Amino acid sequence: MVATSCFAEQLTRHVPLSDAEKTALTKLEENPRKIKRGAMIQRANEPITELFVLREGRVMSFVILPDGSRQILRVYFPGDFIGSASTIYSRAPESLVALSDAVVCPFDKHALRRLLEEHPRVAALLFLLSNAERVSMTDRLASLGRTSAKARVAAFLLDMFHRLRVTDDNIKDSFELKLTQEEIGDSIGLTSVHVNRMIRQMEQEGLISRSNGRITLLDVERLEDIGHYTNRHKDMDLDWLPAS
Amino acid sequence: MVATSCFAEQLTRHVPLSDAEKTALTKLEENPRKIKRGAMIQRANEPITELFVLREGRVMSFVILPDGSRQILRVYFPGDFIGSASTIYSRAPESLVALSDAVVCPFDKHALRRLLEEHPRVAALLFLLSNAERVSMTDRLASLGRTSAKARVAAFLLDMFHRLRVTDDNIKDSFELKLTQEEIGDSIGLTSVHVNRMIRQMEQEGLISRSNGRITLLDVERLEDIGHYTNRHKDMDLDWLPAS
DNA sequence: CGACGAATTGAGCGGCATCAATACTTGTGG
DNA sequence: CCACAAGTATTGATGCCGCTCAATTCGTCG
Repeated sequence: MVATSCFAEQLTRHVPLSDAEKTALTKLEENPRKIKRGAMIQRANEPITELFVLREGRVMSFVILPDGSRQILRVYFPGDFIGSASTIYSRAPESLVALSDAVVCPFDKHALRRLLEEHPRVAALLFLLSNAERVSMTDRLASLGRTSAKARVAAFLLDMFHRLRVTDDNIKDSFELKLTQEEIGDSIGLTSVHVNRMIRQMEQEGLISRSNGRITLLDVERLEDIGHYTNRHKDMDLDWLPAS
Repeated sequence: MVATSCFAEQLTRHVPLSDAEKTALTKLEENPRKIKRGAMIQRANEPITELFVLREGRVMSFVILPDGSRQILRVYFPGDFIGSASTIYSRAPESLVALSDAVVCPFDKHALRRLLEEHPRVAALLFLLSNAERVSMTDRLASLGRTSAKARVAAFLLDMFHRLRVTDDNIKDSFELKLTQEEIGDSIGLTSVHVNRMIRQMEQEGLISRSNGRITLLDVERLEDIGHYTNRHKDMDLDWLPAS
């Protein structure tokens, strides 16, 4: 097999794709670009016409508020479709920075247009995945709006854990977070100091353990309880989609 | 003109539609259903296969956490497309309740499938609008995660204001919120008590004024500053979409 | 007029922020 | 391979924003 499309691979986890569709998706990834850890891929408020497929590494999207504080909006993993905001806005609503060395595949939004025109079923699928991301956002909204610091940390860890598991079957109960405590805090609306206290507390309570950057979830059930977490990946149902 | 489609009308604000497309969209609204204020349209965790177009009134989506607290996820206005989560999940991730007497047009997700198959351009458009809603969610995420109570109230009022203005040209500087202070609080992660204090304070500072349920924004510019609000409606750009 | 939900106001408290100091880790150049 | 620098983690002390509890007042609808 030649250069598989990372993105097609992601999509086929949900719905089988035709060869033509796979080929079209692979075309989006014709221009891989290596990105150094910490490098900015897109800067908020600057004009944009590009979208990305993330092939390797991790990327985050965030905004900086006028007082200098940062809200991390989402952490992206390989196979994710990044920067879909540029489909509607002429200026980037959010910044994109690589959390680790990464490989992204940029493509012009006109390439997306062609894809949508020629492969309506892919268009429908993108619509659905966009909805899934929206639901994921609402979960975080409820977490930030209505739960305690400890609950947010628990929910955040579980979210990362389950999202990583979707593409990586090796993960059993531990994973590399690759985020500083400050970054965790900026994701869930806390200071790094308080994130530290919460993590430390959860460690003492035997909920998690750490070594190097690796986090092990020792009691997923109790964590889900503390974080009011619901795993949405389970009851996805895309069978009603147009057949290929 | 016969029964215009509320939804088609909303879409044409962004991109011109062909007659065939309009007709197809109108079909989604063939079964209007009247809903009483406070009535539940969809209950979280129950099986769903229906989506809705909101034709009249206001509807909110929300979740209830195990401790009984509520997070309101979004307030919907006429012309909005509701319940798109049911395109991916077999069980509703969120509840839907009418905030006022309302008219919704339910349709089966298989009707949506047919629409997506037969009108790929509409599929693309739905994808884009879903992205817009996602961006709107990220704005609220930053608001909840990183701003003060006062800032959240300001941002919330501005958001309602600008969204209402999209469809109602009569609105100049005042509007009917039709939400209790408790509901505002549940939207932005505050208690009704504190929402009251903030509103009251903003009133004293001459930022807003109230009479009955009507809110008047006296100093939009300063409100935008306080709320760190950015009006996204301005720089939408959908011109690159497939031509009809 | 009575009743119930919503708004308003006060008192007191607690969770998380802020500020600050110290340890640890990692990468870099000599 | 060591030494330093810079970033990250950890811990303590203190303070404030927004929550909780509670008591009126206001508004609206039957």
